[in-house]
Amino acid sequence: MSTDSSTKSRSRLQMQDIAKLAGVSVSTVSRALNGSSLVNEETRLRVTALAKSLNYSIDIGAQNLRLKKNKTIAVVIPFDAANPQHVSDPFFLTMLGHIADELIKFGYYMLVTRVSSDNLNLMLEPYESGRAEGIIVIGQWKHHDQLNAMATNKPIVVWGAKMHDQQYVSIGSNNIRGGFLATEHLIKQNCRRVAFFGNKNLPEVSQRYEGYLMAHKQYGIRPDERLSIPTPFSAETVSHDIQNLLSHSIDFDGLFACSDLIAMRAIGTLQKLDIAVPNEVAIVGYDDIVLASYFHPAISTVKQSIELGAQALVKSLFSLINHEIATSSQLEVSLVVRDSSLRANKLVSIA
Amino acid sequence: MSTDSSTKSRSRLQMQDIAKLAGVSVSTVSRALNGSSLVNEETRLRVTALAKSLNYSIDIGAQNLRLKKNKTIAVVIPFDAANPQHVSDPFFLTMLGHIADELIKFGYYMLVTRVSSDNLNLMLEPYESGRAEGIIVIGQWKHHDQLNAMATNKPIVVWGAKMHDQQYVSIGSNNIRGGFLATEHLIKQNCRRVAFFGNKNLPEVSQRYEGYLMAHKQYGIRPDERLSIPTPFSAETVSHDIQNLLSHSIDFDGLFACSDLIAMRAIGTLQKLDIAVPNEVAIVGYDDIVLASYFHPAISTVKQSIELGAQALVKSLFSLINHEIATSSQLEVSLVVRDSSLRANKLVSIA
DNA sequence: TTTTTCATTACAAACGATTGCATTAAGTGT
DNA sequence: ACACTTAATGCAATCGTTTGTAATGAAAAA
Repeated sequence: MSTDSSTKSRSRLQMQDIAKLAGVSVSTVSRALNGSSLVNEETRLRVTALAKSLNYSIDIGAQNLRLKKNKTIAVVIPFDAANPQHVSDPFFLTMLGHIADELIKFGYYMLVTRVSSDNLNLMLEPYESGRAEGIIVIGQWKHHDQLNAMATNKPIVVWGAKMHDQQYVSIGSNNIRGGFLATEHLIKQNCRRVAFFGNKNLPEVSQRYEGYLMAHKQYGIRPDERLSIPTPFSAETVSHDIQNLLSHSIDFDGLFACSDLIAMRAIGTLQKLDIAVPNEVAIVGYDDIVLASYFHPAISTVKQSIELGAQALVKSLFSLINHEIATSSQLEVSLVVRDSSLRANKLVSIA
Repeated sequence: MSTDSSTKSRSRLQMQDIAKLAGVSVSTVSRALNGSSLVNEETRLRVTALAKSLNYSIDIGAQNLRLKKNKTIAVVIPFDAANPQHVSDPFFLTMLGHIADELIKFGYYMLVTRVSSDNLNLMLEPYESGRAEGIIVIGQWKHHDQLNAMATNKPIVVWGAKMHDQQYVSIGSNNIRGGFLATEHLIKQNCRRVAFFGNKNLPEVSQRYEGYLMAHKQYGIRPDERLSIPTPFSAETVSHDIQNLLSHSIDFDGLFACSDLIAMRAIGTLQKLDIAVPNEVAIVGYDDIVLASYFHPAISTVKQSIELGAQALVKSLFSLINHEIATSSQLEVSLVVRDSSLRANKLVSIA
């Protein structure tokens, strides 16, 4: 019944309301809140105090629209359309956590999406629609070509292997060296038949295999191709894979697993079969996830610093966003030797 | 030099451009793109085709402003200010993944933040600023009172224990029953001195302890309070805690760990000390994270379905957003018996 | 006293979409 | 031929900010 037009109840407080109450215009409120020098100190104080007391909070959407910014980065985790399982890989999840930490450090928000690999360009949506300023892709999987096609000229960085014909910026670890270190270590532990568990269709794994071959070459050992098994990172097939090797009498005394998950499963399977780890089979994993050291025996593994990886991803992405050049990079890896590979009858020197 | 005003290069294509090219007004473009019946079929087709061919993508920010929606949910993970470590708990991380999956199913985006526990009300920011429609808090920790103060009348749901004086909506598992099941199982495995590893300051842990006591009572066993150790979920202190018990000759033949992480560490520590698991000490964990079954011995644990938890969180939150009533709920738990608690000299019946 | 200067403030036009309402032109009935 | 629907489109206001520019008034300079 009131003639006052202010009766219409709006959901949230806005500048207009603050302005009315403070007896100034919205522009003054805006300037006061942003600490502009154009507004009198005394009014500024009055307005900010009022805003605070009313628990006013600016509408980010409107602000973003006006400012053409949005302070958010989208992180996308592609999943396999054929086999749409949940993200459970501890490595990726940990990476996600570190990226979140890093972005927050810069006052950015992290938006998480998952896209099916058969519709990968959906991953651009948050960027195209202006919801995010840039995109981090965790895991290039087999999508190198699609990424190449999409990422040109867009603020996208991907975690994965560096490929030769790459158009996009990637951050990854030095997979070749990782594969080399792990294999060399096993050879030095007197292993002569080192099994390789990892799906070589994935660029990262393929590079680790390259390192595996290099180590063999360097120590004059001829690798048996039948020892290379396409086990997925997620490791479901490990038990089957091992039993398969055994039933075909393809024996092995070392095992280089391309993820700690694979290593864990392998240790479990071998122990169940009463095969001693490390003495009968020495094992090295990859990633150095937190749980690797909890395991019994503690898992020797190739450590890639997830934290540094996250930092590098974020840093490169910000460069791209600011139209600076950003180059792909490979983080150094190191071998963490624990119990799963330390054998009694170790070979001191072979070379 | 052109007199045409369209020369000014805008960053992105917008409706105006489509409109100009299609020779219609922006309103028509808008309606065409939204499939309004107010626009002629033929024009609609022409406009949508044009938009598609130009790879036009609507500006979500502007749309959200106008529509007062934003289709995003913020997930916040509080961290302890005193000890600001990275989120590494596999349980939380997995929960995060499942929540993402669930939100995506509804066409929502997930925004991830972390807030310091000493400034917990910062977690409201994404909601207050209109960036998110609602908030999911993973882990109530010791913040029950603060949550009570903040969450009233706001679309917030938290993962955690249900408390008696609770003003907010929470989803959690039935911790009392979980604690009971684990302890009962150990007692039935002939354990008489069951250690409890978990920080009872946390509501969830305190409830599990309640179940622990109930089981003791039911089977007429008097628990030794010295066996209750305030080990954090993250388990760093486990090794020290166990050695501490041993050095004080407080012996134990069972161990109920409030997280699988604790259980893993405990198994590792005991094995290093040549104490047999499960025969000398039987162990039950909590959570049933993926790696629990990978461990050797495989870990017996109280399973709380992370997936169902995520679904319940999302469902309740949507109810709140739609101003429907949402009630707190407790998910049922079940005991998953694996090797870490199955003893040779098991007691068949005690009651 | 009159003009300049300067510090504050308010006005109004963006930002890029949506939507109620007015407008137009064609079709219908008489 | 006329008034009357009706289908299709355009106009303009709106969402909640920011910011260039105009307006105001008091102090300083003339």
